[in-house]
Amino acid sequence: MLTLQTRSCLNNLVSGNTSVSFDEKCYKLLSRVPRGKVTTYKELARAIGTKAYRAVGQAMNRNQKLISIPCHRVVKSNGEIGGYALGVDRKIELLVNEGIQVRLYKVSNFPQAFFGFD
DNA sequence: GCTTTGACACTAA
DNA sequence: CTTAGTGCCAAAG
Repeated sequence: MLTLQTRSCLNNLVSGNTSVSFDEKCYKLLSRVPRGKVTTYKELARAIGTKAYRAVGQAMNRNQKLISIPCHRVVKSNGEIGGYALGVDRKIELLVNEGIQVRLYKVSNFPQAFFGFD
């Protein structure tokens, strides 16, 4: 059985391209976001060098099943919570659990909690 | 290959 | 503050 993760690796091998898939770039960056901090779909896209904000979200959705990446630390650029494969309520629970302030489906201390890739 | 699908972003009203 | 419309672009179908 092939996971989505191994699939993209195999694709790279077969096609001979050493480039990392879009998804992997997302996970790689996201792994740098520490507990108690959040980043955004936009920021991830920017760091990768694209404007595919929406594709970033889809990348999260595809792999959270298989990869232990803090997908819950990715929120919207305006501080709203955004989505989560296991339900937004669960996402909020995880965020609050690491000290992030959430009120009415928004990160209230967003500027302070924001983690950028620079 | 072309079309659809989104865990988004941004502007205008 | 909300709603509607438009733009984005990688992956999946």
